[in-house]
Amino acid sequence: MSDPTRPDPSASSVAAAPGGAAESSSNNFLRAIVQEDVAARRHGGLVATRFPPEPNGYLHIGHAKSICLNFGLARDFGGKCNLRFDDSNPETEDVEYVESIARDVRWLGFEWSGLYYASDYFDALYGFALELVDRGLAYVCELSEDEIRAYRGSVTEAGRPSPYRDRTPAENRALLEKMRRGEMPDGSAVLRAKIDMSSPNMKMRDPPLYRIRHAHHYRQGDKWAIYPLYDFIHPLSDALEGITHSICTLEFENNRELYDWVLDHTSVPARPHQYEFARLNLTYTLMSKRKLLALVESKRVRGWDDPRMPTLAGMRRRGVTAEAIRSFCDMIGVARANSTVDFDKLEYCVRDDLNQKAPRAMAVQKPLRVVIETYPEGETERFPAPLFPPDVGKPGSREVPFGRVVYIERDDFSLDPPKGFHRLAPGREVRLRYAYVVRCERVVKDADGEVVELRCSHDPTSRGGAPADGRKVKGTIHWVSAARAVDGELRLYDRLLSVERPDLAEGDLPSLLNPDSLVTLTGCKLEPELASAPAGSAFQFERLGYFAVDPDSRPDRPVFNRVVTLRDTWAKLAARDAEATATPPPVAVSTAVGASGAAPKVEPKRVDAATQKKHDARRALAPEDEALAAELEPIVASVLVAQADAVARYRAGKTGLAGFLVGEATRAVAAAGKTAPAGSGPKALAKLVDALVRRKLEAG
RNA sequence: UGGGGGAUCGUCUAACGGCAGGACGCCAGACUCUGGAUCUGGCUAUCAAGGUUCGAAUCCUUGUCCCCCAGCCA
Repeated sequence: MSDPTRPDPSASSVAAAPGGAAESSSNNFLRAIVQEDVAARRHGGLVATRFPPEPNGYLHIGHAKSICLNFGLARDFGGKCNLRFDDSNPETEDVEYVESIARDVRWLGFEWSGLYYASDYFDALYGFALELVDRGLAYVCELSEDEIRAYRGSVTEAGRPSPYRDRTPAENRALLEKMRRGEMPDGSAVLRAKIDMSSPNMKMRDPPLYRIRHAHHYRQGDKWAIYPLYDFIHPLSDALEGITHSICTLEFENNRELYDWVLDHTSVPARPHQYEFARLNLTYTLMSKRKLLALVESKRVRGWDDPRMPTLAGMRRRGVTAEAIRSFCDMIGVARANSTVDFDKLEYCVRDDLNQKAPRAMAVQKPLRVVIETYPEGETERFPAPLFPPDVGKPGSREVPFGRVVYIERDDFSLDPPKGFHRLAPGREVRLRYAYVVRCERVVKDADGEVVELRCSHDPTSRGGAPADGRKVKGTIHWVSAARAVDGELRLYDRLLSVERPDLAEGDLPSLLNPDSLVTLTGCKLEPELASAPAGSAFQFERLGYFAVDPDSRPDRPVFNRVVTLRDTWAKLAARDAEATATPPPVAVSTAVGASGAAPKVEPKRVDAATQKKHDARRALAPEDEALAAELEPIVASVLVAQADAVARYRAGKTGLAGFLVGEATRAVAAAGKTAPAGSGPKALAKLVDALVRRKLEAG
């Protein structure tokens, strides 16, 4: 990988990285806009987008939506997409973030056409500022921050002009240069656009363009004492790069007027346009960089890449694949309405991808020792186990060692099995996956009454899993040979937050955190081959979930992160039963009789009587139309014959089809060259066709 | 009380003025040596009220609710 912090002049167009970011993107309003612009050859038929993160934090799943959108659009329309660091705030930005962002974008599967830094435009930007000043469109204002706020007015009251508003261009130029030379202290002045202090759009009330900050910039060093602000930088950076579609989130809607103003009043080489879409919100997930930073700094998580974090780095470490994130972004769509996506949707995408990719293995998270007394002491054998189930259809298998003593999952044994429990219990049989059917003969307890060991017998005829007599064994559980097991650490993650909608929740951040978001299990028993799996590789631990090797892992002490559990229908049923027994329903549930099979009652749309009468009158055929009706009749009839299928469905109750059939008939009539009778409006014909179609449908 | 946006199944999201569809979720069932995967069927959706129209989620009017804007952050 080349240095991600340096522009790569050789890259000229957006390409999907190996591994392919080539999902078919569903349609959305932005895609429609781009499509139309390309069709109309609006920017010479070209498309150029950009992903413009500020390097003041790590990228998260919300950014992934924007990345997929911007890079996806460019890819699909043969255009370009730049990665641009919007780094104009020297106080919060850092090269660490630049590097992580570049890494994450690549990891997600996208390659930028060009890599740029807004800070590289500072000279050009300053030139545009001078241009504005010279044209009398910007002035240096020496009001204090508080005064500026007061002068700005409020959403309901107009602002007042700054006393410095009418300085001459020459005066302003001298002052701006003085600011630039660092001869004025922080906060003593700002450069402001001269627009309209009484604009109903607060953003247009002489917005600041530059502020003085004697601060060290991570890339520009101490070259600058003044730093441009977002509303000035962004349109100009877009124009400088020849961006055609500048896509941002909804909260910038009000900034669009200013975006356009800047471009309309400077001599820019191109004319980009801004479009806004709704940012991603996810249930149980924080998406604010500020709050994520707080978690990192307060050490409530182990870093930006903590596997519980919604950051791309965290998700990657956890074992979530780039493909899963891309398909998630594709699935959630892009729109202009604020929304919050169910976390389940993300989990679905993760499982869906890992199901195809993660080889199966067996691991026991909470071991219970099982001695198979009927199995000869000292004997061992190996059972072949496929790496993937038949439905995945991938080749490969491994040999799983077996012996007289194995570990099974504590949860797979019950002294007092609930109804529907298909696992081990005293006197019951269960299949050890790929091995033998065993029966629990005795339970060994310690002094406290805790179950510490099971003594079982096995059915030697069931070698490989199927008893010779053909009897059905409902339960199959995973296990690991005690003699060959490798001890490992499993880190079980759950949602970071305990509230579904943290944006709506009250209480400070710490109180919203899920105390069980990380459960670390040690002494877990793993299939021996798992110990040597490289960091990052993912497995499905059968019946438990998908796990990925953490970078902390070492061959003598393997560490796995649980990416996501398997869907667990049994757990769901058990939880439901537990709830039912805990709180029996106070009232009998209304009987289901009559609910089954009964056609849903459809309430007709309420229309007042007069309107209905008017409609009926229109629908009735007037005597003078009968002649024309006779002409149209065969055309309508043939349409209904051609649409026999739709007619049948209409008669079966799908009355919405009437409109469709009228539409078809109207087209057929027009195609036959029939026109409205002389003296009546063009609508008369449609009205007539409608009446004919409905008459025929009802006559049916 | 200014301005800019938005409202479609529980949740996301589609639908030239012409069959309100898909996905997740949930429910029921089938299958299964993973209570996984897969398959089948199902699920009280167009914010409200008027209007225009043969026909409205879509156009018009009025209203309701939600989001954004008063950083020298982005």
